[in-house]
Amino acid sequence: MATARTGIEIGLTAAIVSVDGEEPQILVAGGNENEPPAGLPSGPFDPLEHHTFEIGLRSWVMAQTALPAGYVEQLYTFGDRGRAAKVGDKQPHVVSIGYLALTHMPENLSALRAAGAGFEPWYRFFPWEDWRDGRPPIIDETILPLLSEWAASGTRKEPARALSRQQRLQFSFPTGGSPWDEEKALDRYELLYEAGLVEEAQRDGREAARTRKKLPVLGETMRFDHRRILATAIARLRSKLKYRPVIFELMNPEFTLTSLQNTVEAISGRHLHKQNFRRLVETGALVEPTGESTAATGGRPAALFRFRRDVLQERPSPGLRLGAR
Amino acid sequence: MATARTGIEIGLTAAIVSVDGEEPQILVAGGNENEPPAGLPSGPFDPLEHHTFEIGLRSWVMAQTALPAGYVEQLYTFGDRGRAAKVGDKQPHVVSIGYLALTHMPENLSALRAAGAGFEPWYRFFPWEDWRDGRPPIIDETILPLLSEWAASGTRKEPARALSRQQRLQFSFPTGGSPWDEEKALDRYELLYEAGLVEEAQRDGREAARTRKKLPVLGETMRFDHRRILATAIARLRSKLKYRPVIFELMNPEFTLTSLQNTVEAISGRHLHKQNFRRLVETGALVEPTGESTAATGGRPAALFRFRRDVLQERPSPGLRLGAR
DNA sequence: TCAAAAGTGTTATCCTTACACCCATGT
DNA sequence: ACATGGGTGTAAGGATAACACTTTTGA
Repeated sequence: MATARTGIEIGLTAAIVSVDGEEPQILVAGGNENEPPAGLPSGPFDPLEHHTFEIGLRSWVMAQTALPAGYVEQLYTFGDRGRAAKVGDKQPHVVSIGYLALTHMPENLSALRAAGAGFEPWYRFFPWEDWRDGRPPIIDETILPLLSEWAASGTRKEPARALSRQQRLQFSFPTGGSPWDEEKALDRYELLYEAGLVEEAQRDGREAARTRKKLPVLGETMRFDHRRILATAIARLRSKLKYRPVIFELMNPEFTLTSLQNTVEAISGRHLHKQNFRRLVETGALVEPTGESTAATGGRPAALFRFRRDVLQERPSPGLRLGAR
Repeated sequence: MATARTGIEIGLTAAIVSVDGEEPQILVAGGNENEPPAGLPSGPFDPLEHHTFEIGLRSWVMAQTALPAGYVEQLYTFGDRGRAAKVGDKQPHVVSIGYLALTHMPENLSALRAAGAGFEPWYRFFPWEDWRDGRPPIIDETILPLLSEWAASGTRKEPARALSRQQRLQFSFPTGGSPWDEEKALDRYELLYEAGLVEEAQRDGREAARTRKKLPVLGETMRFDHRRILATAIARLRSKLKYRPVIFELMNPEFTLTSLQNTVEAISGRHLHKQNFRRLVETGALVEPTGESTAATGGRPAALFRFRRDVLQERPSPGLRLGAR
């Protein structure tokens, strides 16, 4: 049944997220200053050296960024993209396991820089995902025209069970009355990839040579499937926020409610209603006042809070069930 | 940096779920009648033969069960359990990618039987997960005494960030006022494994030989890490029900509201309030009446409904947001 | 006529959303 | 005093949870 197989290598790749003020940041490593595309910290899994994936991942991250990874969770395993395996390949087939990690910004970035790594605002890679200042112009100016064309050109030949291109477009980039769903970040990236509108699609050879044309720049690109892993991380984090208190992994031990709101807004890419956010946090009993306050924010001094670790046992799903707005 | 690595093999494993009347069923394959433990359909991923994981998975499932897999989603990639890799190993290190698949019962089970496969009620493997007839006695009679002992014996030597054993016990198997959370099926299995209370833990050599003792039977066991994958599938399905209309993958195209409710109850392992369930479904506009009705249920004939596929585009997360009860 | 299952009606309560206004500090 | 951000009160509307009763069939 099974013939001789080409070798398989497992790549462990980490999307390490942090928030600096109002910007969500992603840790990029390994690329030199003048050598785009950027990449995420990653390395092969070696079962002899690393007893578990997570140990392997942490050791690669430490080696490439001199930073401990903190909270870590597995996202997804990708095996179906990039160069396909052929008989006689010398290179092993690479499968990547993507991870999400959360840290707070280190005080001192010099060790990071020495290791050739650094943080970059994640919306550089996904400019259409940041709705904090309203609907991003790139959507109507560039993305929707191109995707509409793509959808119109493929209304036949779809397999029965799959949604049509039109439907998938409407699902990921809703127009008309339907609301934007910030959790669909991965669906949107996948759609752009399938439509051949991101550089990675051409690089992977998905678009036949004759179809290739000058692409508009839809966000900065990344090496291999790293941008796909980042999109997965964003989608997962945006969704997980709402039912697990993961946001606190991104905060300092003590924080003001406004900085907490800013962090949530940075991650989810949209505005929240101040009073409602506060009530949500306080009635959810996720947080307790330390009694201290800080005048460092300008204006009236803000009360400091800390995360109540007890909630983990009290309630089934203690997250920030963000509503509309 | 990297030394010669042992070979790696990727195993694709499917938890194929169906509901028969009131029982959730899991497809087991490959074990002969008199040869427990049962196993899930699975096989190695061959990048030359299968272009994607999903294609590979579907072909293994077809070969071992003569059944098309239907809706498929990746669950998790496990690499850290079972026999650890050692230098000089002849066998490759096996990493398993677990999948969840949903189908409805085939009309005719003979092809399945001929392929050596069959459905089994999933609560045989997890008797503590079925709360439809109240709190399962095995919890108070067997599980909690053993877990309490385990928790009491390990209150020191925990790493700082990890929850203590007591806390994890309270989290997974809440006592006192805290409500049972049916979505924590995986956490519960993992806890039992770590406590050395399921057969797999001893088989994997987690418990030192001197500690081994006669175990109580905590559910039927499965081969390799298959029961862990099933626990992952149950947890994922129970949670996904609530925000995506996956339940309809388990239904016939036309169904009564009671059979829909029975299916949801079977999966989530608890009772639901009839009127509230109906309002949820109808106001959620997940379903539309066909106009027909069936007298096949005994008693008053029931109106038939079908799933409204349009909801997928109308609302961000159209699931059955089940409340209490 | 009775068992069995389908299918309402109604209310109290809580949660969500959206208003707009007041408070404490530094300059 | 005024700019800057911090921090409420409160009311309308909708969703939820819980109550028990009526309807339609087959035996």
